[in-house]
Amino acid sequence: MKEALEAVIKQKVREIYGLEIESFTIEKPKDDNLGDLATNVAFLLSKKLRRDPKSLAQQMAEHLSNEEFSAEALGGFINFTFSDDYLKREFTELLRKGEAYFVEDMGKGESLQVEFVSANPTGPLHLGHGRGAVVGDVLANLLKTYGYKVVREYYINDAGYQVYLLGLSILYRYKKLFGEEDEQLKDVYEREGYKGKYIDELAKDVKAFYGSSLLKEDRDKAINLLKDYGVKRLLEEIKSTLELLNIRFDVWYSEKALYLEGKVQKVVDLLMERGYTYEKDGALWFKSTEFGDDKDRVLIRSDGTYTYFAGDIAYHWEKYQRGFSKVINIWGADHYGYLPRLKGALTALGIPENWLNVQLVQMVRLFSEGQEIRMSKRTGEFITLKELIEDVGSDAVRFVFLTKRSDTPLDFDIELIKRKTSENPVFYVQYMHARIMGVFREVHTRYQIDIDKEYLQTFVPFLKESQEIKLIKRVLFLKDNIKEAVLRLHPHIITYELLDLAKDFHSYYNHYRVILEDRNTMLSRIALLKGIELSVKFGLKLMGVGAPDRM
RNA sequence: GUCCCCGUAGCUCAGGAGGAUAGAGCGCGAGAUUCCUAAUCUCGAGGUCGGAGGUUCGACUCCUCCCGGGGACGCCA
Repeated sequence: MKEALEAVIKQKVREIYGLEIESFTIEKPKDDNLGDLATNVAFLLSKKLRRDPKSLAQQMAEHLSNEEFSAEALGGFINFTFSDDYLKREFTELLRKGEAYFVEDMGKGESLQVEFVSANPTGPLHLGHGRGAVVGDVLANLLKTYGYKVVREYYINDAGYQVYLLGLSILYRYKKLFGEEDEQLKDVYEREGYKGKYIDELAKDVKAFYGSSLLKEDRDKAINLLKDYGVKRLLEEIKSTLELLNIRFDVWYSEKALYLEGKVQKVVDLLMERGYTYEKDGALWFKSTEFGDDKDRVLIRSDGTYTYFAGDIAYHWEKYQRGFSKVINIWGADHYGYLPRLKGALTALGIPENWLNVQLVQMVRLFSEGQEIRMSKRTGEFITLKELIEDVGSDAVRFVFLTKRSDTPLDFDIELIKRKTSENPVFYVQYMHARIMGVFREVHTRYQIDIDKEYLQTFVPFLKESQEIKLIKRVLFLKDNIKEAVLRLHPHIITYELLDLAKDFHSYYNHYRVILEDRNTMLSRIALLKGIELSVKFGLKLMGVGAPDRM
């Protein structure tokens, strides 16, 4: 809706004032009564032309009205109101095209990667991972639907100290099962080891499989073996949890493989050749301060091993080689401080500044009956993502994770989300769909009318109540709003739109009956419901949330 | 200590490239069901947009300082 208007305004400015204007806004007026859209173009012109904005708005408004909308100047604003005929024509078009009405080829086949979750395979996923998973998945859905080629990728940190600690922790607990206290491992285990219940379970499985044979094994060998075993098992666990949310990845990329293929060494060499490294204290450093970081960062430790950072540079260099025109990383907000050094390294490698787009996802706090449930990684006491999904269901988890901007903290109240009332936003939206489907079923049993889009189109002109026109607008504007969600990478915009639509729908539903004696009115209302229904279904599909036929 | 983010109704938050009387949900108060799902709806009370300056025709939005909350500052990942 906005795009067409924008073009008309530009054209008129050109015709009347002989000026090119770019940066004016078109947005919803504060008050619905003022119109459907408004522009501030007159204010901007008044600066350029040194004329009073009011009279400019007045003058432009006279030239702007056409059969699709009327333009009216108020103060310096120009307000546009779409004609009912135009809205009904568009709505008919929506019924004709179905979901395709909302879709546009914004990406033109541009190739993108969304890398998300990428949690270390050293424990089960927790709530924060879940939020990143949902946000990443929906962004990928959105981009894919709007014409981008999208690869969903999970980077597996299966190399380095963290997974070494995993192997060590399993070994330590395994020995405990035989009543053996390994004094040499104890210290590290106490300080840095993983202590969740799942470690004990893994240790038990190891015992069942290997018996006591690992007790005599060389420590390093055993740790290595258990590390690989643990990583494999935990990745399975992670995959199955993501599966519960209906999230699947195209690529699972192994950090370890980067090392085995010599890619880390290669990229470090590259940085060295370009003069961005130096040696100090026996370690090799990257000059990240040259790129705005607070301090330089180690690539190769004094013991000769690579840092996580070195591997990550290699990974992103690899992504770049694969030809993605842009890469979107979904990160926990605690990684924020890591960004400057990575961006710095990519710049050093000659990768364009905006190639890497990082979306930060803030933490999730869990509540029950208004009481916060504290989570502690240290003691291993926390509610896992899997437990939460099993408790409240995938739809609820996904929806709630999308109710706020992802870069602000989110409170998740388990009890509230299980409640079947309007307090619960998931049900509020899903109930709209169920109600509409209920009407369709009823119409079918009473009159044997099939809800056929082609047939219904002809009844759109009979819609006349102001609430009906309002609903039509909501549905038509959904397209602009989803496009904005794509452009800004803000999936929560869709959530808010669906909630607003649900509010208007439930209100309408309570005031007007659909099934009536007057056939034309009835069929026009069914047409309206059909348009709403396919919009809701489309919105929920993008969110990965189900649209139930009955509740 | 340095850097970053946040501060909008009792609570949880939308909004923001400056624009017209600041929005929603929950909670609170009062009401609605002979009728397509009351898992709903209607009405009401509730705000110096953390504070003080500044820029501007115009500031919740931009700038500076202050106050309050959170986070990041490893040869961890």
